Amino acid sequence: MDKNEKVNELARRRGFLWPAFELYGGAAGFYDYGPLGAPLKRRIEDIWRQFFVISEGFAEIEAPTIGVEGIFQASGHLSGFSDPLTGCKECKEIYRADHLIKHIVEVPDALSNEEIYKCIQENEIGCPECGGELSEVYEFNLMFKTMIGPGNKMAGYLRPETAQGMFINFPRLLRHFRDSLPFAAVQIGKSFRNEISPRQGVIRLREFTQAEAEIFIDPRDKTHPRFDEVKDIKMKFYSQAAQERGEPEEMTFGEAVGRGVIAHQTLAYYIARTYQFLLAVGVAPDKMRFRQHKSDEMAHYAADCWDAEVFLDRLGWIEIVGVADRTDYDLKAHTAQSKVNLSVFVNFDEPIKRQKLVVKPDFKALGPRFKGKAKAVGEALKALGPEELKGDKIRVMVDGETIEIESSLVSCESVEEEVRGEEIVPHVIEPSFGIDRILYTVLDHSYYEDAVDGETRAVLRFHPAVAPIEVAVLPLMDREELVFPAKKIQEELRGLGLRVDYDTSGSIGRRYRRNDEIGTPYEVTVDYETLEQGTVTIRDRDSMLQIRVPLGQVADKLQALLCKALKFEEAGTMVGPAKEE
RNA sequence: GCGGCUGUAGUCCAGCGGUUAUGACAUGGGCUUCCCAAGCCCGUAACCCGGGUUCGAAUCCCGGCAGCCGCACCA
Repeated sequence: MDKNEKVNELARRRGFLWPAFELYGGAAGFYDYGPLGAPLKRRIEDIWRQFFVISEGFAEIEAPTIGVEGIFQASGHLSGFSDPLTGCKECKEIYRADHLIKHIVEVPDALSNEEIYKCIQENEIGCPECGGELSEVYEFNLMFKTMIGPGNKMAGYLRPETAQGMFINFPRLLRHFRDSLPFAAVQIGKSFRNEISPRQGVIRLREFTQAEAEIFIDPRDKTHPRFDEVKDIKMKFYSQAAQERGEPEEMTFGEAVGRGVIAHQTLAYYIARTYQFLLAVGVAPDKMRFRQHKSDEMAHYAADCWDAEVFLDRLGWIEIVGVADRTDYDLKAHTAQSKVNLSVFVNFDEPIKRQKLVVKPDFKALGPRFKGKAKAVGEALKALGPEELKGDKIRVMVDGETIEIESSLVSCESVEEEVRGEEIVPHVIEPSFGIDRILYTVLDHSYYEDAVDGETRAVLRFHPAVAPIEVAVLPLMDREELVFPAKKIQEELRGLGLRVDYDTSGSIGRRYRRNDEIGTPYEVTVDYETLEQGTVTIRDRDSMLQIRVPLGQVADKLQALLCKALKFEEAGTMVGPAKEE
């Protein structure tokens, strides 16, 4: 069994990840988070909130998971996400139908599936592999489609990313942030993609959780006020150039921006924050790198894009986070689709005075002469520059027709106006996290095996901040005199909000192993000395060392240990290794 | 979607046409002043689903579903 299998098996057996719908035969690409997986996920999300909501002052929102058609027309998911496919009836090979007629039709995208199929038949196009007959053209859309309300009037789609929820709320978010840049909104939630063949467990799901931030900034200033805080952090950068050499390059974020490896400070800052977040949840630093998208894999609108990649045994380097400068692409796309202006009015430092030519067509004369066209003629006149307005006759083009107008019918004057600012479409910096992949990475990178007395011990070395169980309270034996004080400790710890497990089954050693396997950082054991001396032992998962602590101090010491305010060896009196007793 | 391999308790596996379906680990109960998966006793627990062949199917055949590996896909 390789490590990947061991981790998957442990995750299933211990209640982290379960294949969904097992009772009914299952469905690929869906997973349940079990009793330990759900809290692990929740705690990872909470740390993300700490980084990207609380620390940055971003706004968390929650938009519907179903979206209406317009959103995905604007985002490009409706056309870009949906491919016409055809298959060879002989060899069963699948092809993009539109690609097969590229040399015949200039814009195959404009054709319906029926038209593409007709074109294939008329031109007697066969299978490129074996020459066999091709099947009818069918649509495969990666978005799940549904109907909103009765009848088939309104189509709905399960969102393929959470990002659009932030973009389409731009006007209200802007108002919430009192009409000024920069600001940002985030969402943690489910997204859906009807993958053709999802595999590799939780790495490619049909329903998955994303945490995305959309940071709206002024495109003219991409520096970041907190960049100093991260500029000295070192990181492995796998830039476009480094990829050509085949070797990532280690440098500080300051250097990376200075040398133009990363496009600008703001992007670099959020890459650095991403790095800190991944470390905080337990991704191993030596199995992590940031890889820049190559120019051909970058979306055409993106100015720069970096993926956080982690190394997983058997799967290799896997993308878990993308940090992109999406420029003004999304807001402009939604403006075009919705006809709503999505820009910010930004004041100049100083109001600017400038001369402006005001053209006033004489509509009293133009109206009767041009009737219905009068408005269009007037608009055309207003758009003219000073040069074109000179002379006795003024020429304008309206609907492809040249029209001559006497200059007496147009008055124009130069006015001084004061301009206080300008309309700006913000650029968007987007860190986008795949929570399920991160959770799997945390499992994989936390998994260790030691040998104890020739036996293999499996341990999940979770950071205390993500551990689904923080403390296990264990009476040495299942006897009333030990059970009673143990239950009191459990109650006290739960009262403080700690995630506590209580277990009396089997031998003490077995319970330690069980807790090692689910990553419980500390165990409190009540033994006969507790009754005589009023102390209990606390065991450290990673070192398997134990200390004795007076009953009254257990809660305080545990809390300090869990937030790493106290070193284990200094938290109590060391107990000799159990073997020597 | 295509091709190859696979599917038996929670886990790993035996059984390869007729068995009360083997075993280990895990798990529940009991005994044992038991600190790193100790021991003893007793229990719970499975043939992926649906068809077919056969007197009889976990076993053979077909289809579905799921997993793994390749191919394709991965906005």
